[in-house]
Amino acid sequence: MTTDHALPDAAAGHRGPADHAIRQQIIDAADAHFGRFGYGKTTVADLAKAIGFSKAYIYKFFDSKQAIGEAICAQCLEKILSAALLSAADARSATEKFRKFFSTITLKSTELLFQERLLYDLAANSATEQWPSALGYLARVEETLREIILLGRETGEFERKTPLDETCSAIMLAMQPFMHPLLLEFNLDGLPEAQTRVINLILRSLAP
Amino acid sequence: MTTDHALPDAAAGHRGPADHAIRQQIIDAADAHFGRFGYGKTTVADLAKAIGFSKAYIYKFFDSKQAIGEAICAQCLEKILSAALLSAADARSATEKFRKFFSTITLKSTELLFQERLLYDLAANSATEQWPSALGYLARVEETLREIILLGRETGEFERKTPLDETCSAIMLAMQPFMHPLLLEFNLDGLPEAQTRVINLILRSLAP
DNA sequence: ATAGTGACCATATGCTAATTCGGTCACTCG
DNA sequence: CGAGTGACCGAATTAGCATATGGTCACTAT
Repeated sequence: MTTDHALPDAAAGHRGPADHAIRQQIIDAADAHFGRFGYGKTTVADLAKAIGFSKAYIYKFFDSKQAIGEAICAQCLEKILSAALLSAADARSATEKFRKFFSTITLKSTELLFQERLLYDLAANSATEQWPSALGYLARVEETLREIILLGRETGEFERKTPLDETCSAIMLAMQPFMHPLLLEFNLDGLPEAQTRVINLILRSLAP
Repeated sequence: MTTDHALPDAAAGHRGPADHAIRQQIIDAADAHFGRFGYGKTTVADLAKAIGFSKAYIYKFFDSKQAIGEAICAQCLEKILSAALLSAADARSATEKFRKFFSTITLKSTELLFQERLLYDLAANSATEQWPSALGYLARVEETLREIILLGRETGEFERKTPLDETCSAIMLAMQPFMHPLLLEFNLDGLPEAQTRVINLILRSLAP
């Protein structure tokens, strides 16, 4: 039951048939290996052996090892994002959606940090190196944020004077300490109170 | 005994007479060498040679090479902070003080980044490794922020309901993208508009 | 007692050679 | 023609070692 709504350039770095024959096997093997041994310590020969084919065959499906890393990273980020979307979905007000959306992002990110440290490192690397997977993720977060704010403006919860783009980009920046993997790790102590405080500050700013 | 709360001591890592001509010579030499060759590429033997004494003598004044690095770092951060304090001083309203204080911090930080890249790297390292020099700097920034907010509350510019500590720590976090050296470098594009947007957001939040 | 140091040690750093690894291509096989 | 691969190449990584470096201490000279 994969949601195939608006996959934004998730296929960057892909080659050959987009359909899921061998490609999914590669991704599964990469997920397992990157999670157990780390991105740097697994070779594409390892992945090839895991799926029972030769190394060269991997490159019929992916441009590079980094492309595989991006796919895994995108998968992790997708899990975080979909959990956040789900959490925000069953909130009544825009305010509550806002709170749940961002606190779920942070919650799931810290879960990844503690439970899948090596995958977290991959995501952190993706963020600092501005890989497409991370950029796409941030773009989708901002898009969701925009929808929540628009909703809040319609329902009268939020003020309407400030240009929407300005509000969105400012919030994205202010929330960076809890979204950017490197900063999140840095700000672990004090969670979740610290995040609640920033969210409160932002919501006060959004008040009409 | 020392202070009961763990405020980082500016003289941490110092040895021997606190006020000594040789200490200042060491700091001057370190400032020059770290700025020209970088912290990693200058040896304490280099500093010793620069001031005309033996390497061992350096250790009569500093615990370690890192302690010297912290002193230089503290000096850089002090320059930034004092410029920001000066800029905020001749502002009439708390709102204006807030704007000038933080935009000067960012301005001076980026100046350091472009003009003294090697010293900036030292400061960045200090921040990520949470050296006392960086912690003390952040503590002083937050202290100044608290004073500005208190002023604004007295003059009626800012709201008074939210607990002061909560407001301060939330603002410190929200401004991290423009204060933390690693994030600042990451967010260089879009400055200064991006910062203005976040400052606007925060000021809207502070409105009564 | 104070100012200052050479000799010394353990660890970190730089360097070179050997190996591994990412990536490609001509090629086979069915 | 398409699925699949062994052999190959240059760049990157590792291993091992020589050297440099951070840091200490007993010591001298004043």
